[in-house]
Amino acid sequence: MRMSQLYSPTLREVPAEAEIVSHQLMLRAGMLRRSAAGIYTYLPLGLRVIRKVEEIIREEMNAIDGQEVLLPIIQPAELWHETGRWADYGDEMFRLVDRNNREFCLGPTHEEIITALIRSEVRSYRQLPLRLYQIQNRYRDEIRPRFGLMRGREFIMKDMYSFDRDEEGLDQSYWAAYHAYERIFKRCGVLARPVEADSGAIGGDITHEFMVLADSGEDLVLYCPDCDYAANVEKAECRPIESQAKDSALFKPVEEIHTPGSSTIEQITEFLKVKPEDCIKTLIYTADDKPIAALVRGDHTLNEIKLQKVLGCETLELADDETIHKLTGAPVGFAGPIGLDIPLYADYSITNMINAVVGGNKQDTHLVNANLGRDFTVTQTADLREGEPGDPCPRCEGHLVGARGIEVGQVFKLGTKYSSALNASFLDESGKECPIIMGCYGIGVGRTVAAVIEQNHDKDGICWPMSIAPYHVIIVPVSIKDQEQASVANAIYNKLEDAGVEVVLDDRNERPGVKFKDADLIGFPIRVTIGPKSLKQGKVEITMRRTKEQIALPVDDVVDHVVKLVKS
RNA sequence: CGGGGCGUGGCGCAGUUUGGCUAGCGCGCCUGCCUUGGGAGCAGGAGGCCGGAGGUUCAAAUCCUCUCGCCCCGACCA
Repeated sequence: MRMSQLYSPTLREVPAEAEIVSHQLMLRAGMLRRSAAGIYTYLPLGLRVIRKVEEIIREEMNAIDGQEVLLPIIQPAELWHETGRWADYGDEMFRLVDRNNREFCLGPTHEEIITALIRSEVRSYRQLPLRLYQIQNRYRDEIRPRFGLMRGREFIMKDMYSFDRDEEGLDQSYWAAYHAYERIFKRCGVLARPVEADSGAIGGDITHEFMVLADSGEDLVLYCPDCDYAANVEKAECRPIESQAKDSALFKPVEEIHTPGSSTIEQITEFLKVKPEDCIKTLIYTADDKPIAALVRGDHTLNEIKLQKVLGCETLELADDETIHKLTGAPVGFAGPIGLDIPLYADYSITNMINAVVGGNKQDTHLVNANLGRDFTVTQTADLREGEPGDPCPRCEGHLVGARGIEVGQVFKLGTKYSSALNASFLDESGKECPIIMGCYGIGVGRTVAAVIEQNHDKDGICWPMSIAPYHVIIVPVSIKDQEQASVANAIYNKLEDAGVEVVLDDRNERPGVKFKDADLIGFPIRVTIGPKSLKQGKVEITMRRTKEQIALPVDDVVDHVVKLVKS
């Protein structure tokens, strides 16, 4: 490809719309343009990278016996009604009607459609296991699209679905996908760490997310430097605290304190000159329409996912002001466990607290010296708080470290959630009808590209890994008007093309600085510079984008050397 | 959806508070000359109904009303 012909409009300045570096660089390098919020056009360079990532994914999916299919973007409402997700998905689903008023959606995911396909075709255990995957556009009307390809409303995703006859089969499928993912991200040149996660709305029990550690990541990951434990904060376990025999001699009498206007932990610690870890936060929730209270230490954050699991409820939300007032007799901010007549769920960390500060269930009132056992009891003690950096590792003696992560992939064991709802079953050897056991495995293709850039860039632009670079090499003649430079450049260009190297010749009549800047910005891993300085000695220069390492080689040796670099 | 902010040539911005504009600047773009090892220089030029619709006024980018779009902060997810 000749640079003069390549449609890759580079920008000198950073467009105002872009916040994070991957987004900025994709716009500046002429890979991407926005069409609407969260909806993008891929320009030639951007598309080439996307296609390369897809190809790596394809190879690894095929290697674990995945078979590629292409499921429809437009999906009929009926299927979604069968699983109940037509209602559950809410505003996040793009919905449309056809001329006959039939309802459809733009697929946000494809569990329904693939299970429907399978149920009519798979009847016997002989047809299992089966692993099908696709690489397809996905549509989610995100509340807040942002960060370019990181969180779009239209995005490309690879998803694989596995169908097995039993748990062992699912286990094999799951770990096959898990290990394939490790290979995929490694080949893409990005460090992705598998972490334990919550399965959220998709359902199922075991799940791992693949996180690319980057400051721009939207998730918080906790991991242990001493063992291989790593988890999303939403999942990270906190160790139970052994209940110690407390010396009741230390218990001081409960005392009521007037705390006007101090309704937050911050205000109370300020007002009473106590530490947050000496306070107990009492949070009133409505769980399946019934009120409950959750107690966590003042310096901790409640993890609603954990609470919901402990309660086993369908819905969980903070109670509204009116409900709180009715239950506690006080406005929001003064709830406490003493005398509160609803089920109380306490985090482990509450167990050994002595002489704690709690809300007084009365306006502008707190109680000090509250003690579990003496002054109040709880319905259940459990792991309810959000883990944080510095916590003891739940698996070893180490301590957790926090980092931000970009979720580029996730693997789920779905079990029979969809196969039961959609009646996808098979007959086993004994003729018994059994639901198919499913798993699903997603990779955000565009997000992976963005993550690669987040991890591979410098002040001048992108430093593509060879495996997914839009082109391997750019040839830059310092002056294309110089006959000798032009003919050497052309000769090398033709030979590299013949050798199967993906190469761009910068044939523009620009000053060298412009060409170097563009080459760095776009991020070609290898630059071949043809200029008068070296050419006098019959040499040209090869510069590695990432390391800036430069060598001069005789013109005749260049092609072989570059081919070697590309293949390595 | 709540909170904050922004819409002015392709990109980045000024001008809006205090109406007076024939709308300006840098980059990019076009022509020519010149230059060619890290975003050159000179000269000439093209390109904008100031997001849209109403209104106020002798006069609106500027004031008022209504809309649409976009960005950022929170709750969702690959």
